[in-house]
Amino acid sequence: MELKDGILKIYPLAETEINKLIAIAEIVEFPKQTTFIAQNTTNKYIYFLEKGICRIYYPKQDKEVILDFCFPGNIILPLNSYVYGKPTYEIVDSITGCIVHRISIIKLQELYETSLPIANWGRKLAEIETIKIEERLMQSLFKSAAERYQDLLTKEPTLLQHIKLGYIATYLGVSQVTLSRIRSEIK
Amino acid sequence: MELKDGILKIYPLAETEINKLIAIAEIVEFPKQTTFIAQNTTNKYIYFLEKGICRIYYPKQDKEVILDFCFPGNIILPLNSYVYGKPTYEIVDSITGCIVHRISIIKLQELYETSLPIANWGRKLAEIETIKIEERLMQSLFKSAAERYQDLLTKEPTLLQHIKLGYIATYLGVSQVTLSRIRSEIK
DNA sequence: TGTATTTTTTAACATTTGTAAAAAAATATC
DNA sequence: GATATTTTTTTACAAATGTTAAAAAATACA
Repeated sequence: MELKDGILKIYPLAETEINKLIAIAEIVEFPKQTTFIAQNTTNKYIYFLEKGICRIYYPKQDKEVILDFCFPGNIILPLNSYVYGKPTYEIVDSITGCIVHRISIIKLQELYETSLPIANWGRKLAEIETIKIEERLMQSLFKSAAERYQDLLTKEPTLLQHIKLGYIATYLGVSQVTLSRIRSEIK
Repeated sequence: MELKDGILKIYPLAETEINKLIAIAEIVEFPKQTTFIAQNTTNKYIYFLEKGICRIYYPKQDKEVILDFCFPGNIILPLNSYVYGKPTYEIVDSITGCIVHRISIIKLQELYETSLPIANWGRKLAEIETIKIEERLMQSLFKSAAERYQDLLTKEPTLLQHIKLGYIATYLGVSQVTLSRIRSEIK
């Protein structure tokens, strides 16, 4: 998905406003397994994923817990940096090669202070993000790992071609052995 | 906490802008155990809690799972109604008697479309809500029920005086028996 | 104060999930 | 294509949590 369509998916904007946003974005490519949001660093950018798959994760003891996978069309917000200008907890890296557009947080905030439509775009961006995270929370509270596994595959049928099961297990919040058991029961 | 302070806690606003928000709010009182956000209804208001304790929950089979407790100074957003004008999943009711200020969503959105500071206030409101829900998600992914129980008590020491343990167990995502075991180990 | 009701804890047992290690399968590399 | 490496599944066992039911404690209320 192209940047312009990604912007319009959030909130309708006139051409002149879209161009203000595009003007503060720059395109970047990452090879696979590149960390582009590091832990405990204050990030200067938010990212629009045009192509590829990324994972957002967090180290837990000697393991990694995956918070989310990102697919083309998603916007990746290093939340604590974006909202409070502070270091982020989460790490983001590319699973496959990726094409992203990075948007300067500082320049974006200048637009928020000067443009009413863009301030409302930013409001919608945050609101949609809230709904997404709430859905993620609801899933983990109300659905079993088996259901969530099936939901994930329905939503992203190509997932298994790119992501190893160990990753998916941490995303589902179970051990890899349990995920294996789930898979063997489904077949 | 008073409405004005609650508004300013989100994002700094000039007196004239604050007054626009206060003008679309009305004060309401609920006795304890009153449902004021019902499931599968499209809500017209968001709520600022001045006094009392509420719970946000969701029915699961024959049980209830509590998503969150609300304390004075919190803003309660029926998310799906607020963002998409659709029915909400969650139910909100008062645990104690409550004094709330309800703000019309439609009138608020009119202000978003006309006032730049208020649009940015609304942006911050959503951003802060996102951070809150993310923290809740992180807690449930990374901390044990025992740790979360202790965290909750540290944050809200008076909780046990108002909320029965069965409620707290569903909030922590464990059975009441497990919570009893946790409590007996702490002592 | 005494009784009824609600809430919390305890007990016994079944089920689920995790851990560690080995086997099997799939993938990568030369 | 053969070998090495990585990933996935399987097994056996231990630990944690859930369920049901009963006992104990706390609270409400007449």
